[in-house]
Parts: sequence; structure tokens; C-alpha cells
Amino acid sequence: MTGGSRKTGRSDDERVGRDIPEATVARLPIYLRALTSLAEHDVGTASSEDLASAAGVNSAKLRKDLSYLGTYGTRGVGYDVDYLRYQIARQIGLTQDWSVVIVGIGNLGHALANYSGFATRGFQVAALMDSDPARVGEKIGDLAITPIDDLDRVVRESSVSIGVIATPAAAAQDVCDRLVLAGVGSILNFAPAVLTVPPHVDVRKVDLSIELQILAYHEQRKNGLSVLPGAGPGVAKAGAR
Amino acid sequence: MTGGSRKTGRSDDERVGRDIPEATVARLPIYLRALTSLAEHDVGTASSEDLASAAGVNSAKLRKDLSYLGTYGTRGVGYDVDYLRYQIARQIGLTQDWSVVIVGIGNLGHALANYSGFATRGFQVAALMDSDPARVGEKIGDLAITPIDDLDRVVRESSVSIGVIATPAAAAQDVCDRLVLAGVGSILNFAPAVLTVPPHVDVRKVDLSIELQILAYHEQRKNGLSVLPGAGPGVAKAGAR
DNA sequence: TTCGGTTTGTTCTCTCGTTCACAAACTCTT
DNA sequence: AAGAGTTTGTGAACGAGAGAACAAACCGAA
Repeated sequence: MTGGSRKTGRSDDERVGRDIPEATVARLPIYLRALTSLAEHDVGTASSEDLASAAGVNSAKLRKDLSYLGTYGTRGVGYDVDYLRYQIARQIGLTQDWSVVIVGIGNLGHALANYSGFATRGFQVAALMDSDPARVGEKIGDLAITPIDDLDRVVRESSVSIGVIATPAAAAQDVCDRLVLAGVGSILNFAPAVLTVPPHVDVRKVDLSIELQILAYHEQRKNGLSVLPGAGPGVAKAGAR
Repeated sequence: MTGGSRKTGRSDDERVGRDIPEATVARLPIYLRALTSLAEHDVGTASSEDLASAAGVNSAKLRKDLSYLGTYGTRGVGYDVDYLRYQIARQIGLTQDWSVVIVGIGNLGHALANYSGFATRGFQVAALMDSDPARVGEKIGDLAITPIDDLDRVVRESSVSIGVIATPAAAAQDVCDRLVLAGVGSILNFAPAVLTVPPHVDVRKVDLSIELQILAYHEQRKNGLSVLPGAGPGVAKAGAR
């Protein structure tokens, strides 16, 4: 019962707009990078094994991931690097350009503004914004910092669909609300705060301190497994205050 | 079969060193932050519902997560904020200090060096390192940039167990190898590269460009679902070169 | 003490993700 | 043309995580 039936009546080889599992979506950019690297080394064809080791996953997972996009490989041969690269880019949406605003130009915002990985992958920074009047006007690269009140105008004029929040935690929710109100549909949050958004808005968060704490947990496990069941501060369990 | 038997012969209320699911470990720092915030607002006791909404998860998940640590709540009452906070901190390993080295002091490394979220959570930056001789000696805060050849000494003298890689992609694997060789057990990688490490070393990666690409995928889905099944570059499927 | 109200800890079920294993499909050699 | 060797695509088994639901445990009032 393995081969025979095509199972669904789809046209096969082109499952347009099919829902790709979230875990797979998160790996596609990694595959894309691996393919780009191979292409730069003049590799024309790669097997799932080659690709998988370049991407740091196992080959079965890679094949299954790719199978959600369509059947772009050739049995007995492998994948054409350029062709597959284009197909993944198209699925992710990198064949078009995306406009991004960065809000909060502190240390991190500064670094993000200078980050070259944006432009090279089709993400164009439309504006750098900050609420601090002292910073407004300062130039970073060829962009000047603008006041955050310009948000509506910028989003409208540059068709911004992605907002990056690099403010302190206290300001994050307010900035988030303004982004949503201005019509931004996706938000990348670097502030250590939980954001509340309407259901149609996507939020992803990047938190350095959380990553370090996760590492610390595992590190603690490695060095002597004794977490010593100490009691801690005053009260035990719940109680009055 | 709910109440009676204790299921395991453990002492209960103190499941020391039990294996906590990875997904739970990743959320503990969020709970910790929520608890800290509550404590600052002089909240002494909080229910799972309160905590869950502060952390942005649902209450059932939160209770299940906490149950892996032990039974620190009181039925009919909730959790004592300070007590629970201490217990989570202890489990993650934040009751001790951790030494960190940051390698690669470009835009991002600079921002990381100035990031205050490290020190406030028990992570102490022991050294800033860079391979560029022109940068060595430059001071950031009260730390001077040192050459990367000092790695072994620094790791030994300051008991560094966590390394942060903020170099360009091309240098990342080399730096990683040197960190591992020097005895660093956990690595936080900001470089857009896949790192290969021995099994006893933990690696977590943070990749801005990948996060943006994931957002772009979802954004594309929202604006008109047509991905137009275009063919792409030259060849179709696999083929010669 | 007993009863009603509240909240935790845990079991059960369901969904999602990973891995294995293998037939189908392709190339190359003889 | 046929057979040997590769490599993909996917069915099926397995495992981990999410969410609903509920009994057990606690508090406070009468």
C-alpha cells in the first residue's frame, strides 16, 4: 500500500499555497543559506545528504521538509542547486522586497541598522525611529533617525509590513500598539517583554537573556547534578505577606 | 488512580535534578521575569491564571510546567511570588554567577557588551575578544578588547563556561572550535552559520535574518494567497550543468 | 465541625514533529 | 535492453508538547 494511489487529487509537483508546517518554515531559511553557499562554490547538484549536513539536520527531515513545497528533486541524482534555491526563496516570499522599520535606536537598534544581512536578503529598512528628541536627526549609514510620530506616514508611503522593536521593555507594548495601528502585520521583538497583539498580527521574539538562561540551565546539569534543594527566602509555600 | 499512590518512590515536593522538558526550560525564564515584575509591584501571591496572563501563556500549561519543578503552590490560594521566584532561579542555575566571553566586537558585539540584561541576571562578561589587532585595546564600558589568543588564559582564570559568538559567518566555526578547545561548554551563536560541536557542548543560535524570513513567509500568506507557481531560473528539476 | 468556594496538580486526549524504512524513479554500465 | 547502484518521496511508527477537564487540597465562614 505504499506506491499506487496519489492520495489527493492535487496536480502534484506544484502544491501551491499548501500549508507548510511551522517547524518546516523555520528551517527553510537555513536550507536557503546552505544552497547559496553551495552555489558560491560552484556546486550544481546536491543530494539530500549533502544539503542536510550543510544545514545541520538529518537527511530524512530535509527530504520531508522539501516535499511540502513540491517534488523538486530527481531520484538517483539529487537537487539542482539553483532551481531549488529559487523555489524555496519564492515560497518564503523573498522574490519580492519587504520594507522594515526599526523602532528604538539604542545599542541594539544601532547594530540592527548597520546589519548588512537585511539588504542582502530583500529586506529594506525604510526608517529608523526613536522617541528621544535628542537622537532624532542623527544619521546612521544613509538613513536619519525620525521621530516616532512619523510612523503612520512612513508605513503608508513605504508599504511597511514588518516592524522591529528594539526599545527598552517599558516602551515595547506602546510601540507595538502604534505599529499595529499603523497597519504593520508582523513584528520582531527584541525587548524583554510579553507583547499583546490582535490575532491577525504575527510576533516573533528574540531575547538574549532568555537564551543565556537556557544555556545556564544545561550547564548546571553538566557540572555536578546537585541543585541542592535549598529552601530559599522566608516563607515556605504560599502564605500571607 | 489519582490520589493515593505517590507513583514514584521519590520524596515528592522536591524532585531534585529531574529532567525538565526542553519546552518547559525555555519558558522558565519568562515566568521568572513575570514573577520579578509582580514582586516589584508588591504582589505577594499570584494564581496560575495571574502568572499565565503575565507570561502570555495559558494557565494549564503554566501549572504543568511548574509541576516539573516540584509542588510549590497552595491549592485554593496560588503561588507565593518570592518563594516561587527563588525556586525557579535555583532550577535554572541563577543562584550562582556565570562568566561569559564575547568574541567578535563588531556592531552586534558592541551592543552585547553594553547590554545591561547580562549583569542583572547573574551573567558576568569576563572578556571581550576580537581578532582584529586594530580593535584590541579599545575600551567598552570598563572592559578592554583583548586579542583572541588570550582565550585559554581567560577561560581558565575566570572559569568561563559560556561563549558568545558575534563574528562574521566565515570566522564562526573557527572561533567555535577554539572556545570548545578552551573548555567552554555552552555557546550562543549570533553568526549566520551552522556550527559543528562535540556532543557534550550545547549551542543555541540567534539569527535575525531567519526570524525576518519567517515573518515574511506569514506576511506573504496574509496578502493574497497567490504564490504564483513560476518556474524560476534556467533548468527544471535536476540536470547537467 | 461542616460546607461552599477557590485553585492547584495531574490524567487523558489530541495534535504536531521526528525518525525509520522502503518502494518508486532515475542514471550508468555492460 | 537489462541489471546494478543511487537517491528521492512518503507511509507508518514513535515521541513530545498543548489543552481540556477534574479530583484533591486548601481557606474562610457559619
